[in-house]
Amino acid sequence: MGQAEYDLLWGEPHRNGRGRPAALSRERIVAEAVAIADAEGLQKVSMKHLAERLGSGVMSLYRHVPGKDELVVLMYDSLMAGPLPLAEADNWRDVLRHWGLGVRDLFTAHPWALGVATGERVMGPGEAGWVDAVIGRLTAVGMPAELGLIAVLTVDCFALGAVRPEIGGAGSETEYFQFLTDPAIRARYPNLAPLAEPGTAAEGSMEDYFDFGLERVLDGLEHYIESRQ
Amino acid sequence: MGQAEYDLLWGEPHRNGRGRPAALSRERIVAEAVAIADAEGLQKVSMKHLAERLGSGVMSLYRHVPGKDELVVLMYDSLMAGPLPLAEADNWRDVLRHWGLGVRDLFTAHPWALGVATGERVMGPGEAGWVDAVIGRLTAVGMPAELGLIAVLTVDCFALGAVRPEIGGAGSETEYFQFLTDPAIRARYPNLAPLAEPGTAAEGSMEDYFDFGLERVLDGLEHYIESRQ
DNA sequence: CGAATGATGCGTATGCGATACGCTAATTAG
DNA sequence: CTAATTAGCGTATCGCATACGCATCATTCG
Repeated sequence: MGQAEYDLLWGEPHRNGRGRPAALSRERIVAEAVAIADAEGLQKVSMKHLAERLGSGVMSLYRHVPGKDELVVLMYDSLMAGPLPLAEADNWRDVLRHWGLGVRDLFTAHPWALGVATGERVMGPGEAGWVDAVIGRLTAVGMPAELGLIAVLTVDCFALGAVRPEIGGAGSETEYFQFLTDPAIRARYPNLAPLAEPGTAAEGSMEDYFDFGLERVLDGLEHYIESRQ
Repeated sequence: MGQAEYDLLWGEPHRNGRGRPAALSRERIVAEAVAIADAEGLQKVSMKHLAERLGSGVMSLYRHVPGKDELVVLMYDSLMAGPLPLAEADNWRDVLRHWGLGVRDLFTAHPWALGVATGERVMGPGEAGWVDAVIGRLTAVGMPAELGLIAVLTVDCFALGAVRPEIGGAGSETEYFQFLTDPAIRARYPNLAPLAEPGTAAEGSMEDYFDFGLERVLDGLEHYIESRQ
């Protein structure tokens, strides 16, 4: 599986001129699958449904994609091949903040991708290009080169973990703390209870805790860089 | 689905004495499912396989669990009902560090749970108890009460996002950067290339970047708390 | 004590999703 | 024209979740 996935993402396509021309293409298949996942959820991306959308037979898809699992990997990497959230700023802090918010926006627009990102996978060309580009920008505006990767990863990890409640549907903030609406249950969690009382709201209310956490991460990186000198 | 999941996690079981006594129990089913997932992966947790392990018929399981999806939710919450990674320390920084490392260890021991954590879900009693307990400890050792939740969430989010490469198998660090072994491809990513050259290793090497990132997050929180006063 | 009650155990049937196999169709090289 | 080569896809199979209904078995009531 590991090697197969690797070849899939990084291997070269081959054609020698001869043979029936392809009506389908890997790109069209992946793009349509992403469209379905965005609109109806990853669960609704079945080979059958996908083939219907593309106006082809189910088994035709297998001429362009090894299987369902691999398709999902390709879908994920195709997202990363899109536009980069690279700020024009002249300092690394703004670049990283813009990056972190860009990651949040990407996963908010494509909620299904979060499960892929946190699953087992190898890095594909799209994602590699993404990460490489930020690191380049960061070093260009003064971040020490040895710190680029680790800084990006730290921000990425936070963003990845923190984006879930930003996504609508079950799992979003409101439903997540649904149990606090029951007074009897609320009493069992004295430290969580204040969340249900509007006046006593916790600092940096849930609404913008992504931004709060991101600033803390940036603070931490800044503190580290300063202390190194 | 939202309401059903909620009732499942927070609703009271009911029995009125009459009727055939149950040979199976929700607890046994969930525990066995967790054992399978730990040993063979979540993918191998099928109702059939699970029933065989329990020595019962497949459909018997449905008397105790509404369905497969709900079973997974219960499996996840059962993890959180286990022992808490609460440090005995007398300062919030040590408590939060211990907490973050505990989260990492939990997901390393139960890799399948990461996908559940980042998926859509509502908070169950186990997880609520977890979070409530840390917040209590944090305020006990001096962290301002309004900051407890947001601090825990920030650390949690980082830990959740950063734990993936700590888990073995595909997706772990080595295979993740597999493409860098090809010189031709490496040339396309100048900023990532140093990763493949042993001598020029990036600072805070990949091995311990979880710890590195965690310290940065703690730094950031500390800086914030100091600046508030 | 025997039958009604209410809950459980579970075999069978259904339907869906992924995909192996093999045949047919469409091009081009020689 | 013929062989080589590659794409499209119908059919069959297999695994999985689960709806339905019946048999089973303590408890409780008449």
